[in-house]
Amino acid sequence: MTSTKPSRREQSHERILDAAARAVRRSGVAGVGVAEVMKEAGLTHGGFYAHFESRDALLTEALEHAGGQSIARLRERMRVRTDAGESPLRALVCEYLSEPHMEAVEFGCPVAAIASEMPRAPAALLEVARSRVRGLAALVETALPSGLSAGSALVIASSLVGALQMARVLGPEDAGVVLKACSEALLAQYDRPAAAG
Amino acid sequence: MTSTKPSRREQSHERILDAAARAVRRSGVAGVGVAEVMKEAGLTHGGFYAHFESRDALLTEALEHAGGQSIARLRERMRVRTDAGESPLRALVCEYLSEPHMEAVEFGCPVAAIASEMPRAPAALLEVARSRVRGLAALVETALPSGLSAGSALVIASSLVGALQMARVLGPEDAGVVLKACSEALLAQYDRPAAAG
DNA sequence: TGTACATCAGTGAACGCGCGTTCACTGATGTAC
DNA sequence: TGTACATCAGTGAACGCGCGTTCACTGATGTAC
Repeated sequence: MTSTKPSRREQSHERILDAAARAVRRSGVAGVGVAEVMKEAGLTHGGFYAHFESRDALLTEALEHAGGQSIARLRERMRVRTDAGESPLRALVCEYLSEPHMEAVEFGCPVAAIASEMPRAPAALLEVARSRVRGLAALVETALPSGLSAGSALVIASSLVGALQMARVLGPEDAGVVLKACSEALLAQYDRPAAAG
Repeated sequence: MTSTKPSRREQSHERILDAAARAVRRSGVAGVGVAEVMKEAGLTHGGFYAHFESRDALLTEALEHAGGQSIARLRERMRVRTDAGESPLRALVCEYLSEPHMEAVEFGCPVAAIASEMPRAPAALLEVARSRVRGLAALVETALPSGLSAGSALVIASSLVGALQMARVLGPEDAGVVLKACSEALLAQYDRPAAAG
């Protein structure tokens, strides 16, 4: 066993990272403040540099963390749907373009949350951003009907991201329509006529 | 004739707005600085408040301005292509998802440039953001083959935005592939078998 | 056309605030005996 | 098990910088005669 009980320090580190992963999705890269993150982690800002080298270093780790969380969350929820008979792709699309995902910015896909800021990010953060995009595409690939190429995965991923962003911009009144229309369009093109439903 | 020669003041105002419209696409909402914009307009920062009530007011006007510029630019370039025999939709998709558009962030579509920041913007800016999204969808609608509903316009718009963002994140090496794959997918689904080409 | 004056756009110094970062100190954890 | 001490995580005051905003002043534009 390598996993013993986490030390006080490790627990704090984790709480800071968690808070930052939420903050970066809620407020964007530029909107993350060290003091605010520390407060949300139940600490004071002074202790921050015992845990991270800089704000930038935090952001880099936080984006990685957010990506992992988000993909795990999506996988779980897809599982519930596939267990109920949906195709993997339908499960993914419906989950990604759901109102709960749209509303839960803090726990949702970080690519959708900060995509347009990514190209402006410092090198290290940009590198993580790219890996998160590839991670999302990889998840889509696992849900692809056989016969579809990996290229389609990126196409679908970018449509998902764009659609979620548009829904969020247009706001509550119009979001539902957008999410529905985009889901249907994607499924019509990529989901093979399902056996069930 | 209501249009006489613009006054010195009006010329400055226009230069500031132009600089801001470029800055907001290059640097994002949070990245626009009053001093930098004024410098780019060939002025010093002190004079700013004779032209705009606040930084926020500038951003709001700048986004509107950027949207108008971008749509005008797209229309022009689409015209070149349709004159050469391409279908309107193909012209739009190929232009929007072109490498020149991807590279020219400062003059490109502001929706793609700041989409993920939009939901966090102050009310007035968010309202303009929404109208820019609708403006893009309206442009798509004008390019839609007959028989396709207005709903498809929003779906296509969101795919365009998502694809351009993904290409920009992934960077020069992978961008070409992404743009090409996304264009083809969109045209395969929405462009009716063209008479020409 | 030329001079005197009023108006107005733009300048640059200064202010205040927020935020990333540093650091001397405190209080808690855990080890030695 | 209990006490004495060393280590270490966290505190909070302070620093410096960048940036939005203000304002007294300057120099240019344009009107009156």
